[in-house]
Amino acid sequence: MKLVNVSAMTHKTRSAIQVLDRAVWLLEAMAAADRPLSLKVLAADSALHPSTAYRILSALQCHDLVSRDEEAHYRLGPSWQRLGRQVHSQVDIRAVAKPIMNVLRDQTGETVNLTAREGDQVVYIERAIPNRMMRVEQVIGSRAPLHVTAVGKLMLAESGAEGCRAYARRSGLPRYTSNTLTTQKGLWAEVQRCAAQGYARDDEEAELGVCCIGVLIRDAGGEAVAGLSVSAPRERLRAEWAALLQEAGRRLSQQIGYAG
Amino acid sequence: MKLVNVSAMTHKTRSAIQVLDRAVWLLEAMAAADRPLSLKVLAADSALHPSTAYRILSALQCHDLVSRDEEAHYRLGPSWQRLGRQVHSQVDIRAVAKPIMNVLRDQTGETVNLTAREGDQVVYIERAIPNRMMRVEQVIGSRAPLHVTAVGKLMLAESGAEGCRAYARRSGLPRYTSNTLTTQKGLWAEVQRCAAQGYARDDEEAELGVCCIGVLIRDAGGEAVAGLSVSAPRERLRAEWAALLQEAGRRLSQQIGYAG
DNA sequence: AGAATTGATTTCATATAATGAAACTTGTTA
DNA sequence: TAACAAGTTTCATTATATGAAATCAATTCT
Repeated sequence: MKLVNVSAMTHKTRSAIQVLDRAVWLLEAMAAADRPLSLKVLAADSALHPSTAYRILSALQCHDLVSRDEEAHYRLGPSWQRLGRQVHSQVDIRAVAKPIMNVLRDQTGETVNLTAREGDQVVYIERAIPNRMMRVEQVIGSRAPLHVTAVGKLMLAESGAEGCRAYARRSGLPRYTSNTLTTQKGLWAEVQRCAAQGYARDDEEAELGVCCIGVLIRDAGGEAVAGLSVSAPRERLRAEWAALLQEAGRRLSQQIGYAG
Repeated sequence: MKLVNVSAMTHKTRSAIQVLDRAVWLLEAMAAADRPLSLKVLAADSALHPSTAYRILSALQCHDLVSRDEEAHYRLGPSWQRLGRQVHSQVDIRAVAKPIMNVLRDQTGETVNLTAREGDQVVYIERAIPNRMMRVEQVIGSRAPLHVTAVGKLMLAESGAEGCRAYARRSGLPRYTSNTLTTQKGLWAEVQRCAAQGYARDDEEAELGVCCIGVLIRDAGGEAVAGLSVSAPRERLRAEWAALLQEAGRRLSQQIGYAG
């Protein structure tokens, strides 16, 4: 048995189990194409012997991971639907977000936070901290009211005018700094503005000297499941970061299944 | 090396490639559970040696088919999202529908059709025909106007009052039998009624003596991509079949990714 | 604190199970 | 009708996945 030239497939991920690698190559090849592919093409694309490709594809077919139409063209099978739906509720946003957050931290040099809404608060569930003397730092697990955080304001936009009004009534919109929005009307106006522009800023609304830019993360159902934000001392915050954040947020949303 | 007792795993699908089977068992085990599972549990559930399970899971992890949280608990990975989205546009409704249609034909003893909208017509794309002397039969590829078929009426409901009105204007609602709906207003009323009850009937509206019950098939995006229907001579059509059809339609929609 | 238990990982000799070549089928082209 | 092309099956060969056992890490118990 001759080993396939390794240099020819350096771009493909390799693990400890050959067949699995090869099976994945075939699956990836099918996913990359937007139409069913013949055995020949599939084998060539994956640098596999047709015989081998055939055996693997047949095995995958047994498990509905691939299906074949009458002309023996292969496509991804229904199992991907079935299992994919399971994943949805299971993906660990924190794990997926971590690398993206690290990049963002290195680009900005500031603290990056991942938050989730919990009742009338946002909870800090993950963070990436820069190596600097002065930095903004939140403890994982700590909370903050919705109306004084960038992500919180975007979350309020999600619950609509009615939800926002209800929140204002329940919480009483307590003042944290001179910049805190404390009127139901003013809050809703700001919240709508944030939602429209796709990101929110918190200008010393929670703590004097601390600013923040945040975006929402959406799951496959379009639901806002988390928020991603950069926090920095006022003088260091750059408006340009909004674009970086929006891009990062988009990527993260996609990775957890958001289509739009 | 001792082979695992075969009788103990007869319920699991087996193919020509052992590792692939085992990998799928592990994936299924993870999908079946609604929370991340430990290696031990996963190995036990799949009747695999922990060592083997570990190696396979590690390999799958390389390809993002599984991910592990910090406590070494395994869950399905982000690749399922990514590839699952690809599938969506690729599933071959005809192939998935065929077995369901066969069951339906056997339950009713009548012809079952799968149709798709194409412009202002429905096209017959697949069928299951009973073995009887007299039966309703459509040629695959043949067409019929929307307003004289059960599925067509449901499709019209999808395009809304405006779309329905536009269709009426374009087509002129030609009369096929004395039962054909030929007024824009009457059609829209019927169409709404059908949509509301979840299925439609065609009572000799296309051809005297021929009746039909139809439902819609939806894809992952909730879009109506096809119709499923039973056609029979008037005296043989049973109203109870509506429930059968609705159930079958639901199953088919789910299989091609519809969540609701 | 130290021992003992449990589970996750790594190592390694072994033989199973995946492999590629070649033969065989089937359907299409010249 | 023959030559061809693509898919499928067979089969001898050995590379490859395997399970036992050893190691490592983290808890729990005494």
